[in-house]
This record gives sequence, C-alpha cells and structure tokens, in this order.
Amino acid sequence: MSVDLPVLELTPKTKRPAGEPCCEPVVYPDVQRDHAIRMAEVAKALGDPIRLQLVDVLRKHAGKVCVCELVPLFDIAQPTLSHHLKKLREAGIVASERQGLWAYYYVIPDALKELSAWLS
Amino acid sequence: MSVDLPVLELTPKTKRPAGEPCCEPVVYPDVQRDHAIRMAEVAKALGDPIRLQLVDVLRKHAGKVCVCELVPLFDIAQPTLSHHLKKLREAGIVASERQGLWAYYYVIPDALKELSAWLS
DNA sequence: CTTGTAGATTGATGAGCGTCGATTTGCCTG
DNA sequence: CAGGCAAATCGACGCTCATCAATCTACAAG
Repeated sequence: MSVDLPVLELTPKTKRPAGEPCCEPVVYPDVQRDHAIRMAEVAKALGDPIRLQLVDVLRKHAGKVCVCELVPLFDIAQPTLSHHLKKLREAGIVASERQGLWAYYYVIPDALKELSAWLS
Repeated sequence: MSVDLPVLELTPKTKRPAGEPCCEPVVYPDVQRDHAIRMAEVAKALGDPIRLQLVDVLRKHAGKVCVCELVPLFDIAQPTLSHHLKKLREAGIVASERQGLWAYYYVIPDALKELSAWLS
C-alpha cells in the first residue's frame, strides 16, 4: 500500500539489450499519492451495484431521502442497506440527518467532483 | 447481489402514521441494473490507489506502455503489479499486447466513458 | 542447447467485504 | 411506564482481495 511516487527514474533500472529500448520513457503519474488514495476510496465505495444505485437515487432526488423509502427499492435486508449507507458515509459521499424515528440521507455536494474531474 | 429494480412502488409498503409521511415519494434509480453492475465493476477496479495511478499513467502516456517501465514507478513486487494489470484487464479498462519479451499496456478508448458520464 | 530475462501464474497468508438473522438503540405514542 | 417502530449495530458465514516468494512460460542471444 506504499505508493511512494515522485521517485521516477526516466532511465529505468532494469538492464536491457543496448540499442533496443522497449518503449519511450514513461510519464510518471500526475495524480499525487494523496489524491490517488482519496479518489480510490470514493471509487471503491461506488464499486458495488447497490451502493452505486443508492447514490444514483439520492443524486436524482433533490433534498434528503428517508431510509424507509430506500429499503423497498432494493432486494436486500434492512441491515444490509444500513451497512451500505455506512460505507457511503465513511467514504464521505453521503451524510445523514436524524429526525425522530426516521433518518434522511443526501449526497454531499462536490463529493464526487474530484473523481469525476479526473475521469473526464 | 440481486438488484431487481423496476419493481418500485411509489407508495411504500411499510406502514406509517397516517398524515405523517416521512418524505416525498422517491425517484427510483434511472440507471438500469445492467448499467449499474457494469459501472460498479469499473469503479471497483479503480478502487485501489495503485490501479488508479496505473490508469493515470497509461492515460497520460499516448500509445502503449511497456510493463518494465511501470514496475519501477511503484513500490510493489512485480507479481503484484501483474495482478493489478490483470484486474484492470478483466474490468475491460486496459488491454495488452505482447511483442517478444515485452508486454505493452494501454487504456481501452471509452472504457471509462459510461462511469464518467454518470458521475458528471 | 544453454543461459538470461520479462512477464504471468501459483500458493499461502492475513485482512476485508456482502450478506443475513438477531439484537440493540432511540424515539414516539398510548 | 409499556408497546411499537425505524434504523443501527453485532456476530457469524463464506467469499474475495492485496500482497509476496517461488515457480513457470516464452522468447532472445550467445
């Protein structure tokens, strides 16, 4: 998990037959280590079909959505949905707000911005 | 893992106190099940810092990049890098081409398109 | 044919994930 | 206070993951 970048050597260390370079020297990653870790964290959270659809619902719906509305949308048990929402919360993609018995979830503005910008 | 969508009921099944709706009926996910699965597959592959940086290098570098140029960029063993490249291949993000001893990798055009479009 | 090298594969290990049933927590209402 | 409900947490299950050392597979050069 140690991605110590900026240690690029444009002339690779591995020996190779003289006069036969396998390819042009490569560009080293522009994305800094921290950004890569952050974006990978978001991508990982989106790496489950249910969580991706959860984010999709929350994004399409302006405002906050009650969990009790989300449960019947998916064919999974309530604790499993709660687990997925927790993952999205831990990834900083969504946030929640309690009001009495119900919990309301919403997508944090610009949470997907960095990854989106890198992808396009 | 069964996300049988289009079975949305706009009037949720769960009982609730009459006259006290917890929220407006929610929109059901626009993304079809297949698209969600496909995009989650791509997102999952990008959900590792090293793989994300690998894709970043390959994207920034026009043309194909030799594996021997990639190895010294990251602080991981060669089999581990090979493993990550395989994951990216299986996710349909990159492809490879062998020429003699060397293997060249490149990002498949438009492989990230769907996810990118959904994110923005 | 033998040696050396690039890259992929295998096997093992320890950690994490998705799922569920059961339980707990917190709040509202009689 | 007692009962009920929404949502979160717990505990357990089987499975996948990232990682490495060791091995294997092609291929090139002497």
